[in-house]
Amino acid sequence: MKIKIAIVDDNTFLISAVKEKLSFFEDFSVKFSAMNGSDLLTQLEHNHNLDLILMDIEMPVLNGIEATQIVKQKYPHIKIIMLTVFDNDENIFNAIKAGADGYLLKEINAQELHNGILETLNGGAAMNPSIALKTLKLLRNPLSIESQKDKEDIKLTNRETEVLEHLSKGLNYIKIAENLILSTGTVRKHIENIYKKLQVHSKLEAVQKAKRNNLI
Amino acid sequence: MKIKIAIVDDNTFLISAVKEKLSFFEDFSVKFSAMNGSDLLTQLEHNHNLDLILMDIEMPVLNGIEATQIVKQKYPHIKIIMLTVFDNDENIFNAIKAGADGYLLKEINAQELHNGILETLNGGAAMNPSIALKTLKLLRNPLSIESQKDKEDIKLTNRETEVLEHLSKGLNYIKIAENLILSTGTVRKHIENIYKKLQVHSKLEAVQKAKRNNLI
DNA sequence: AATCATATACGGCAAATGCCGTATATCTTA
DNA sequence: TAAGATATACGGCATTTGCCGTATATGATT
Repeated sequence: MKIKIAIVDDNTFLISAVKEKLSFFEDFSVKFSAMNGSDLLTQLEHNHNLDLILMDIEMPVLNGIEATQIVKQKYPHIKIIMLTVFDNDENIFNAIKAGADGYLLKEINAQELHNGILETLNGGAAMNPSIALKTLKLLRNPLSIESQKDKEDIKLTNRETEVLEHLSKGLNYIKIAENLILSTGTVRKHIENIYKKLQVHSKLEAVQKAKRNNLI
Repeated sequence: MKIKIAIVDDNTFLISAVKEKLSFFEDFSVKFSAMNGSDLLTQLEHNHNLDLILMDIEMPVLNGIEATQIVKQKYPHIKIIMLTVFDNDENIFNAIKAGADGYLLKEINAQELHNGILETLNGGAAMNPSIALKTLKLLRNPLSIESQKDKEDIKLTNRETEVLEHLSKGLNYIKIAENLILSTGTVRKHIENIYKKLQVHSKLEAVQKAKRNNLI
């Protein structure tokens, strides 16, 4: 028995791309596709004999998060994997709350998509490592789960993030420099830049703002 | 430059098994192993030039969760992947809270362990799908996060608590003194006493410890 | 090839911080 | 009532921190 899959995306080109990826595997059968959440619900009315849905988030009429919530409510047996280009905290958290069983990015290759689907049907959750890390951070910082809306889009470099993590442990310049094998001067410069980006003026404020914005 | 790894497990047979798995890959170098968390900390004192630690949980003297918390505190640059046979919610959640960057099961094969390590060093989180699912569930049910353990019994005076609350907002001595209508000297003395009770040495540490102990 | 972002490093200075005293008034509690 | 805890206040000092420069090397982007 083949695994029955549906694809929901408002971009027909991307639907084709996903179908293409799935076509490599004989154990999959794409039953149908939908242009948005509402369209999906209509089709499910007729036929909900389905194993799994690959769901985009940004869609007109009824978005992927809302659709997921409704589908999970009505047809809990259908697994849902979010398949989207966006990996911002808000989407991830809302998708999980809505009941998604996995969260993958569209850039995924065919083999990994295949694995993710099988793992999900096998009682696991599909997510790539960067998404996994975000869920861990969300778990660590209940604060970051709160008001997601007014979050600014702050971009730190890798090095800055590393330094910030050390800061958050209460380490001073010297210890941070030791751990990262840097001069204290460089560490202090990084911190200076971090302050500017976060618009703060002390270690404490930096750490708090970073946590609220899920940077660490 | 090879990736520098340490293995922590109280079962020497299992250490050998992991080494065996890692030996297939030339980009890895197992720097040392430790029998428990305490042993690990001692060895890190001498050499913390390390990229990643594979950490068991159930160990005598100092278990993997506690060890993770301490290592992450002192050497935040070192990634830690829990590698254990148990995947109960309690362990997973505590490991994440302690700062683990991944959670894998010992039954993992060599190739997947290799991938997980690389993904983790690359800024992702390593976890197998069943663990991933559990983290999703933990995220969905904030209540399940409640169960707390033995917190120390730290007693602050009302005034100290007030000062601590101000501290936690990122205010400096002068602002706190203004708000509480005190001299800065007094505020500083209160903070001194707070530090002694909490056994910390900076504003940041004080706020973090206070939060962990529900003091503010 | 040129520009931009990033990572690295050094120096200086004023302010803030952490830690050590001491001291007094008040309030609890044994 | 006497002892202990608490809140208040002041002075000093070494270190850390926050902020301002400048500068070079590298890698990415255009």
